[in-house]
Amino acid sequence: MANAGTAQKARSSVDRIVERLYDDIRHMRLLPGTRISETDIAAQFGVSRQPVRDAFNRLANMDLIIVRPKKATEVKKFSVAAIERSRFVRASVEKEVLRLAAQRCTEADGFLLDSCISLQHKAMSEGDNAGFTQLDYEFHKTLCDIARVPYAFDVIRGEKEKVDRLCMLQLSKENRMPQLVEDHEAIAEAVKAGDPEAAAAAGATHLSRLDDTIAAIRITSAAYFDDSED
Amino acid sequence: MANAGTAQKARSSVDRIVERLYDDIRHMRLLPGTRISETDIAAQFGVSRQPVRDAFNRLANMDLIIVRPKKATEVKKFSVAAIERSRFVRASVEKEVLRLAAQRCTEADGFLLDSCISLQHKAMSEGDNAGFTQLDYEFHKTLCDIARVPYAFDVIRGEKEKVDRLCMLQLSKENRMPQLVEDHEAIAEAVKAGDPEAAAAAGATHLSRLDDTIAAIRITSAAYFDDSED
DNA sequence: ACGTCAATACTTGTATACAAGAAAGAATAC
DNA sequence: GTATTCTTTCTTGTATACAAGTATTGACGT
Repeated sequence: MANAGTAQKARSSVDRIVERLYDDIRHMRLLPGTRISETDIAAQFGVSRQPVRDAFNRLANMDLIIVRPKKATEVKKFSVAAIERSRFVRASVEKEVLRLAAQRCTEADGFLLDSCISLQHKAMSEGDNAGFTQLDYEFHKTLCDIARVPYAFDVIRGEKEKVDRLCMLQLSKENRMPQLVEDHEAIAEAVKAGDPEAAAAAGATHLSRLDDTIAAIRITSAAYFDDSED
Repeated sequence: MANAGTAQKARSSVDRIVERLYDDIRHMRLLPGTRISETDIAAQFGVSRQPVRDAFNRLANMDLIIVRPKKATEVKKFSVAAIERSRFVRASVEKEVLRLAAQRCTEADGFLLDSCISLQHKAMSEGDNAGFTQLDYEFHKTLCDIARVPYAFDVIRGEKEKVDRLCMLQLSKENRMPQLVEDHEAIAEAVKAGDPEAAAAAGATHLSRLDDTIAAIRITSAAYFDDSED
């Protein structure tokens, strides 16, 4: 979990399997509720059950699959409680980051934010979806840096990834880009102005967009949500 | 060995091993840097290497041990970065909880807080260390309930446990109890008064105590800290 | 046609055996 | 005595075999 993004040199079979399954689950190629078998995956990768078993363990600890004794392992459904928790953590951290950023933003930091946003404008006008996603990450990372809490970005990214899989169900992302850029501009202005509460409020507004999206998906894709608690 | 009198739940070997090792690590019976071998643990539990291997995997995902290919697995040292991150998350979440609690605290909630604190006074005067720890958890859980974000407590408890192992190095905890109760009282007052910022500030003060403790331990027990980054 | 029951297939949990590499210790050369 | 090199041992990674339980499916009786 800690090294989800870093490129490992010596990748074992387990690493490869985890990477592949993680990607499949994240991109909803493996839908929630899908049953996956150790034997099947082992055959697909041409290895024994053992590495697959280890991989399953890792994924289970990431709460991406659920493996019960003597029952078929399956891709975990979305837990409303888990999503709420994750959203709350991200909102709390991000708001704290924005408060700190507003307090500590230097002139140079302000220019940094401006350049981030102009890049976003560029990506938006070009319809560069993937590029925009990357820039979105970088914007939030920049804010963490400005707040002098770079480690906070790890948390934000982690929580973001936890619910990212949901957003794969969303059809059009492009029509939301202008809204997001507007939000970013509001955040940047508040931070540059040194107004912590305004920055936190702008951040809250920004995050609430995702809440709406999730609420909508929850209705359209109810089958992928877990009715019981965890 | 199979069932020592009490009705055992369906705990697998892996569960038992994880539970035991987790407890040993948390209570610093297994010190950071200690090398542990799959074979050894397997022999101790009278099982094969396989369940131990699974247990190691789970613990590695919890960032409690580090297992590298062909190198001895060892109990992970304290990572300054990880501690900072964890502290930041807990502080962010707890402050957000307190803000919400202050906004949403009813009269009945206020009485709840009062009863929590009087129980803490009782445990303190009796020198009931374990009881106080439990009450401390319950106090923070109550605040989450008052804030109408009960799931936030999961996060707080999780982050708390991540650094709890550090506090095992601390000799006397009793002399800190009066300070903690004072903090709790300040928090409760601000929440009952419906003052979000005062509540958040009181919470920040409360958490800063732990930061001081950690800073002290970092010096006295430098050997247990990891110098490199992760 | 439908309900009940049993056998079968498929699931994960565990044990054992072998492979590959790293670290530590012993032996040797200087 | 010291440094270096080689061997030995210990480590985890992987493959295979067996065990135990569940779910499905088929057959059979009503």
